[in-house]
Amino acid sequence: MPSGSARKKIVIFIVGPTAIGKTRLAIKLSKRIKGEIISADSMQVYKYMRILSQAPDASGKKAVRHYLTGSLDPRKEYNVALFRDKASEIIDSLGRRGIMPVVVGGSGLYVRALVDGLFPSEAADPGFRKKMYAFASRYGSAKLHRKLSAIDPRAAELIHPNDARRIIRALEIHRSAGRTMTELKKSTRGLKDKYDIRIFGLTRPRAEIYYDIEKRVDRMFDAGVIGEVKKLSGKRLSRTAKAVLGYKEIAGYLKGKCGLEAAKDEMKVNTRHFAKRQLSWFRPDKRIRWFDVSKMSEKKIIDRIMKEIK
RNA sequence: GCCGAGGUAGCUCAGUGGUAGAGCGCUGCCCUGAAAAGGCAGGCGUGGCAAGUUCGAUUCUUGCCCUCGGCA
Repeated sequence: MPSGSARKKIVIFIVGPTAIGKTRLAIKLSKRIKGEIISADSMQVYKYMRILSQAPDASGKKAVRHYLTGSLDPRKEYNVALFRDKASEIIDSLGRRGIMPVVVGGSGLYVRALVDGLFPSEAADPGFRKKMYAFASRYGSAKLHRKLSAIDPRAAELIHPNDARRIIRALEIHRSAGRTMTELKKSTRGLKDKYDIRIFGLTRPRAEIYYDIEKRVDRMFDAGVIGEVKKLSGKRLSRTAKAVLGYKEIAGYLKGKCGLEAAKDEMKVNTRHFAKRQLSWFRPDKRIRWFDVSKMSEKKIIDRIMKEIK
């Protein structure tokens, strides 16, 4: 602990793969420390998607104040920068009120953007992107990649020639900022400069995660996801909202493209893939203190976290 | 019981007289304004079982077992 000058305020993070129990644990922990929850989740922000996004229910939100859940209209886009701006604002204001923020989420990028920062850059330019994607599908993304090599060789090295999305974003940044992504990265600043960041990760053996995912998908159907998707499909969903796991699978079933079981199975597979990607995102981050929920009870994990933040 | 088709990767299936391949799954990785998104890499195998022909059989032959369809 730093002595002398005022101690940095603590911000707690709870991360881990989907279906591991982050939401529940965070609510219990927050109740005990009188903290408030900020959701680092690209889907739980949306309204009318509670089942799909597995957002906390009314009783959970009643027990602990939540931010950035169930509030955004699904016709609106959401993205890391928006999240980062809102979340850091909320954290600052909680800090002023002496309330400990508990950031909960499985979106690795969102967590990193908040903790380590985003480099300053302009927002997306849809017109430019549209043109670039058209170019890529006509001449191949490798051709765009060569363009990127010429202006930002370091970025080109890090981005695969097939990864059109990232190539185009790097070009877009250079076009709007007049400086390269590599250059801009140097001025990245995040929450960690101002706060004492404590990241706790929940995990468990892979087979158990997969089993829980299957059970959870089944429960989502029992809870009425199909009805939720039906209602959503009447709206003009934003591209981001549409990407929620289960939407395209169930919408496909509703359109008669596949049977119910096939839709369910596809949703399970895609959710497994998602969990896998989350794990490989978080794994290399040495700041994360991991707890295996198959070996330790929820209560014990909370006790340990409480001890560590004392 | 007879006729036909077929048994090759976890699944669906290609292919070949010189010990095997694709898609999906699975595993690992990358990731900065779409991230529940996007991208990359890796074959993980008792070729149903047994015998025969052959320098060599997953491939050809025979027998057996099993599956599917049709006829009874």
